[in-house]
Amino acid sequence: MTRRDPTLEDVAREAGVSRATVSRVVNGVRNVDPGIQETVRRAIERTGYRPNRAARFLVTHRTETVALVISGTGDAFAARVFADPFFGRVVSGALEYLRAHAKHPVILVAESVEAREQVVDYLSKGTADGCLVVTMQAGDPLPTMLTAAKIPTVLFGRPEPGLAVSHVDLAQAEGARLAAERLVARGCRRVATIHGPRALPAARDRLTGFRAALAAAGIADVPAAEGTFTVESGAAAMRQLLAAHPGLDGVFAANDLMAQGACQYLRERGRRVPEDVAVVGFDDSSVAAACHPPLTTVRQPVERMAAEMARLLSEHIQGARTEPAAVLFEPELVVRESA
Amino acid sequence: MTRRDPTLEDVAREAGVSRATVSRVVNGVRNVDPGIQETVRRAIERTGYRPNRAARFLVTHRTETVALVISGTGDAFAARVFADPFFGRVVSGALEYLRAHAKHPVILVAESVEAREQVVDYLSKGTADGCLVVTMQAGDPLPTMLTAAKIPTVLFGRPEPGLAVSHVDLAQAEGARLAAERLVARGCRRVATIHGPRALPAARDRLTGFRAALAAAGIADVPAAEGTFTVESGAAAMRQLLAAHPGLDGVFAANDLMAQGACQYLRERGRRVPEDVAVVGFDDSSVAAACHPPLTTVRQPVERMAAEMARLLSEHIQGARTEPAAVLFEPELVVRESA
DNA sequence: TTGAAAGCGCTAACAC
DNA sequence: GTGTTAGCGCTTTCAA
Repeated sequence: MTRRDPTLEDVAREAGVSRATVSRVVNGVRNVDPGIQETVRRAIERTGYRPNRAARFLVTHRTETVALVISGTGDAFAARVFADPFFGRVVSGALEYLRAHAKHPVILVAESVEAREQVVDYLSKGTADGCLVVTMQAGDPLPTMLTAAKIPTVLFGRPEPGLAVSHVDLAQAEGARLAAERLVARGCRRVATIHGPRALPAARDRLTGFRAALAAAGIADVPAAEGTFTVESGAAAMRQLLAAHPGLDGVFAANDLMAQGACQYLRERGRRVPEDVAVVGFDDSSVAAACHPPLTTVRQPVERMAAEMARLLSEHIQGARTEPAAVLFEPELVVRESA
Repeated sequence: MTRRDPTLEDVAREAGVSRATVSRVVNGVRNVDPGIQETVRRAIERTGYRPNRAARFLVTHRTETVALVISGTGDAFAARVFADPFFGRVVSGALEYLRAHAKHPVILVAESVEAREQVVDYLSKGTADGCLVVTMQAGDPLPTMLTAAKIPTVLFGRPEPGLAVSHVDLAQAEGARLAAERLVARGCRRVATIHGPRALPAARDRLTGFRAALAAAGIADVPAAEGTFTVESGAAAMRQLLAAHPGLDGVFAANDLMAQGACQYLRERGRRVPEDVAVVGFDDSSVAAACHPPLTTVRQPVERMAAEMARLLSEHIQGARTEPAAVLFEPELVVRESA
């Protein structure tokens, strides 16, 4: 019943040539007579031959596959990832680049400690040539594990201090400055911020960058509340902030989802956005435009960043680059209605 | 510099036994002296050996990997997928089952026609033992391509007529009936619905099921508008509906995202939910509870359904099941505030 | 330009 | 209970 899949051998027999010749045609090596090339191509067609990836890997040590690893832990991590449009942009950007460069993209989710081990194990031997990783967890050990296993890796966001690995990042402080200046320009003077988990470098940078920019504008005291990058946590942080500082007239949230939560809560409490309280988000993810009111936000060119990760990884895989590289992107203020 | 990875041979030499013995230990085959077993285990430890997946596949034709394919097309498909919590639940459910059964889960995105080809190609030869597919596109050719390529496949949702492939599904009409009855019980008499793309079986079933249930309650005329399962499309459909039927007092949206959009639009137009217009969603995805007001919705046990898909697939892979199977799940009404 | 043959790392008969 | 050996399907010298 399960007729064996056709192999190179079968195609060779069918075409009346040797395995080696068929292999050359399949891999587009020159030095093959155009006539024979045609014959072989037809034989491939007729037999429905497809190269066996495993057999090929065994000799080339190449899979032409790149893994995109999404790492983090906590309750319903997978579910949370799929509720954050940010990841969609990362995936889009990486996918587009990889497809255009004939690499197979696969997405791996490392949602627990064991899952992380499994992912490393999986990647260690013949599954992908390298991986792109984006982690949502502070102090995530995955990048270290990956480099220890000598798996070519590129990170979204800078690594923990002490770990040398290629990555792309956004000029976070610069983005926070853009937000601060917008708020100040609008006339806000009683400004607060909803920041992400302090252990995350990006979150920390946005917080300190925001405060620094405000200090430069003469606003020294900036209340802050921590969220977890979800809509609910944004609303909760807004509640805290508003309770402690009812006179607030401006808020900077470290991502759009939290900004959305903040807007929701503000409106519930009868505050108009932006008339009473101006709100600036971060990312310019798909929710930003769909939000009520549409969010003024700091745009992060996520798709381009993801594509750059893939490009960097390709260089590492090809051996064209041996030293870790860091590529920094510039943020941009997108003005809509919330501030 | 790149010292060759240790192989079975290396471990064997280190342990002073044959390759076969090491292989037995690695694969947990009985008939190995406990003492030797220990020796080998230590040798593995010392050498840092990890089985080469490709080499193993070449002889066993097993990868212990299962692919979860998310298929669909259209603008920014990847981005849309990652904005719909529904997929997060599918992924969660599948991941949990697969991890528990020592299968490696990988996610593949088939976001375009070529991507679909690539995915089939990728799966055809030595990447995964089978795949779970969830498609958001009417008439998606992927399931047919997959079965034609003899790749063990299980679908989320019933296949196109004429295609025999294992799948899990929800009793859609039953779910729609639950929604209809809730609306009627609340006293709604001028009821409309926002349905999904008609070409999708699930969307069709919800629409006809809803109308049938309403007809049974004496409501024969049910205006309908089509959406695409996104928040924006839900708002747009609501606008149409409200323009044509200002007296509406109840709406059933075929998923929570569209229900959310509908609520947003209704509130913009000054309609209170549920006092003026009651709204029922579908899925009970994470947005349902976070919505304003929290959504009354028809719960689909997505995680359990995804786990069942994985179980079914395992049976197919093991050869324990040769005929396609269909497993039907029952929906459940979750009452919150919107209706 | 083409073919023969070695070998990638592993499992599974089969023999001992 | 353990070792020997024959491939799995492919690429890649090396000769011709």
